Amino acid sequence: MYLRTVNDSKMAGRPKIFDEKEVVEKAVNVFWTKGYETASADELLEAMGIGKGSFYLAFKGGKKELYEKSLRQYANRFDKQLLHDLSVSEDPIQLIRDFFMALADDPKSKQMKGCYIGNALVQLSDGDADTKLIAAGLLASVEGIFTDVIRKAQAEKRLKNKAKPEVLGKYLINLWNGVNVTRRSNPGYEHLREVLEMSLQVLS
Amino acid sequence: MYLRTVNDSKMAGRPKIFDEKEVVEKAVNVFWTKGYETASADELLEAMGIGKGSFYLAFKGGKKELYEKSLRQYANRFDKQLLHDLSVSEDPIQLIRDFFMALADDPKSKQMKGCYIGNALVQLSDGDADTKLIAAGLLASVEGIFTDVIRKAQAEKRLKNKAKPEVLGKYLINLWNGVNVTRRSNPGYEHLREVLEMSLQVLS
DNA sequence: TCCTTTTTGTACTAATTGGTACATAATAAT
DNA sequence: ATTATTATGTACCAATTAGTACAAAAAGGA
Repeated sequence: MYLRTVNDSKMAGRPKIFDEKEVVEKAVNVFWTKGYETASADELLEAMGIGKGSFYLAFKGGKKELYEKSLRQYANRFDKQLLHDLSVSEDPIQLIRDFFMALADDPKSKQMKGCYIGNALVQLSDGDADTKLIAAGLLASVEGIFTDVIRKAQAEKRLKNKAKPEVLGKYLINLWNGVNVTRRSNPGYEHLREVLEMSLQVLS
Repeated sequence: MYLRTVNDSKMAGRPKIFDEKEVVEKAVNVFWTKGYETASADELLEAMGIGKGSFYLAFKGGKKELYEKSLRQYANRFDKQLLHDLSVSEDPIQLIRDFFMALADDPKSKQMKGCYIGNALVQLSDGDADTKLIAAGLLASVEGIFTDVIRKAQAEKRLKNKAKPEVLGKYLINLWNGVNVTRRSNPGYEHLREVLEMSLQVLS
């Protein structure tokens, strides 16, 4: 026995007018710009293009379930993209350097929004400890990817720095978190690039 | 002509039963643990120990004015303390190092709360752009203190690193922002100390 | 066609939100 | 004592919140 989550053509009953992944993606946009608490259910439904009936049938957990699914969906897409880029890269360490340096080139609108997952950590109150834990796990996943790249590069002597890969991985996630807060206060600040270059000295 | 904001003994009328700075300080605690949106007016008044009548008379701008005042009051106290500690220190650079390393020793409860000012940057939605700007300014003030210390230490040859003081100042604020997010996801993580040591290598 | 199943849209609700109105209390000045 | 002034506590309110109830719609299968 398994749960049918989508409306395949052989299923009886009125057909769904929306694709779950697609509407979750639209919810990401609302949550990202407005924050979890500030994004109202009406606003989300409006953006998702569905009514309350459909929504509360598909997302029994309401707003919270939608948010958690949006976190996971966003992070999974992010991880997959990063892993793919790394897999086809000649120089994974350089790719990570470029990845961070690109933060300085983002448009102001993106600079103001921060990291979708990191925002959850800071915006959720103690009452949503479980959701916070999910976000923490998703960030840890990215950290793990960094750590693996570093461990491999050290083994291949492509990275001089001999610090523990776990520490370097956490250092990078910490840098990520920092930049995504710092950018908000002064988007496009000219010194950001130099700060990033200084911070990435450890990757050599 | 000037505005009288406090109830000095020569003023007519019923005397205030509270001190504004004190109740703002209590509001800081609520905002810090619950976040701006999630902290309800009732909850704040309860913690402040005053009724609605008194509150909306003293804080005409309501919850928002209270929050902005709490940000400024917190930051001013922080700045004063830091400047004082620096003024009596034999080795200001070492003081900054200790300041950051102390982040790893905070109790779990404090680790989870983040930076009071940084939280504002991440928690406020676009509708509160003005308040966000205030928070950005307060962080910039701390950054300025760091920058001055670094500039002076370089001039006195007590700091080998010859990078621009402005860049190092922003580097440190960025480190601060990062740690205050990272800690939330894994308070007391054993690698945090090593990450801090790695990050503070630039201060030598 | 008629029954079953699933989705949809709308009307509704109970609770909470930040904020206001206003009568009363407590003080200083006259 | 009376008046002017300021602060307080309480009752109230309009708007918004997330969420529910339910009848109608749209499909497949018999």
